[in-house]
Amino acid sequence: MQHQLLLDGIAKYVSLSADEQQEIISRFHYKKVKKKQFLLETGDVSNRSLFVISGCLRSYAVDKNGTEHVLQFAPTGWWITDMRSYLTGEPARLSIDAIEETEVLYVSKADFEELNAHISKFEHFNRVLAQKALATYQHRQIDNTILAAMERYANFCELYPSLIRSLPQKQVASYIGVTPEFLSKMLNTTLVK
Amino acid sequence: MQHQLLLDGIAKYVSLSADEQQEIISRFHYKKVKKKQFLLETGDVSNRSLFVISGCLRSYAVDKNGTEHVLQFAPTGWWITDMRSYLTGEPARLSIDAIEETEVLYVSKADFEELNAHISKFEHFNRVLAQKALATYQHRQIDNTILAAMERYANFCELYPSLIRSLPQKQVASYIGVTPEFLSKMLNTTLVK
DNA sequence: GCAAAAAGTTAATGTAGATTAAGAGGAATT
DNA sequence: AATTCCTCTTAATCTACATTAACTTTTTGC
Repeated sequence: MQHQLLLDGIAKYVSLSADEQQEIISRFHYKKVKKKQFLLETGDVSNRSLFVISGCLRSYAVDKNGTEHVLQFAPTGWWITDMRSYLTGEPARLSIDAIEETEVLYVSKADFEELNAHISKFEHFNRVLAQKALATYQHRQIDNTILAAMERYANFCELYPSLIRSLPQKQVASYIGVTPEFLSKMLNTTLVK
Repeated sequence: MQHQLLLDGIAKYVSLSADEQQEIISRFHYKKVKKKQFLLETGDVSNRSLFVISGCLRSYAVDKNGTEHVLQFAPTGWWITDMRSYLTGEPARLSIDAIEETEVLYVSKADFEELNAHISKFEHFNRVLAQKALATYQHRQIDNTILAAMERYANFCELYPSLIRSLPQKQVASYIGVTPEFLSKMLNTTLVK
């Protein structure tokens, strides 16, 4: 079932009745996108929150030179959105596209708010999820100011062992905040062959 | 009243009954700390979430050279904690201390969870607050990889006009991620006198 | 199965910001 | 009122990483 992974994810934090599960499922919509296809483009309003059921998405911003900088990867079981745009209705600064063929479930903001209002366990889940994500960003911020590029790379490998294998190196470079040239040099200079 | 500012902050998002207000207040404790006094030290478990009612706190981490890196300032009306340690019970990576004499309200994690379980409006408030904070960290992450130091400084001035006046310049330098020497040079070279 | 595009490599050169050091003005503690 | 500490400044030197460019290898689309 398309919605099973979503329900499983929620079930790790709260136990929903069959009715509640049904109500939640009814608000989520399925979409399949091909590699490189966009789910959000800079300047548009992010009116969806996305949950990945297969494949992998990324969010990124573009600097004044046109270089892309990856904020987040979202493999199976992850959530992704431009949170500011989603909350405020401002145009998004991030773009979200597919790294490979990907299946997602999405909720509109209106439906998401209604679910939170109707099902307190769902709101509890989202509160905890947002706090966990917040903790992650707090520590990533610290890591980025304190650690050198090689240590950030090591962190990435530890945190996303599956992605290291499947992702082009230049995407990893973009996430950890260095150029692909520098990452290549770093890996081929540092490691013993 | 000591708790008024807290209730006002919550009231911007949800309207609580007098009973609910009372229940919330009963779980928050008052504490006054002097300049440089700690509210959390690296290695301890962050078992409190802090709300500032006067003065200003900061959270920071220390690198291998002993240099402090500020993650967040919390002036009047702001929340601050080491979210990961608070959620998981792991030892904190952040320290929190007072930049000036400061009054805070704090809740233990157990009380915070009980309040969320009893008062659904409180949990709604916290869900929204966590999502807003998340949006802020997402964009700060992007800013830090895309913008040069001068632009990050300009952002800071816009975002915290009150702090710019009251904070020692080296604290601002630490927040935007440069050395005090470099910030000084940058400001005195760039500006027309 | 082939052409074209994308990804990875190597190396020379460039630069934003760090480090070190030393001095000057301010503010806090006695 | 003096002492101590903290903050800010200036300047020389240093370094992690960026940029540019040219080349090779791998992947993708038709």
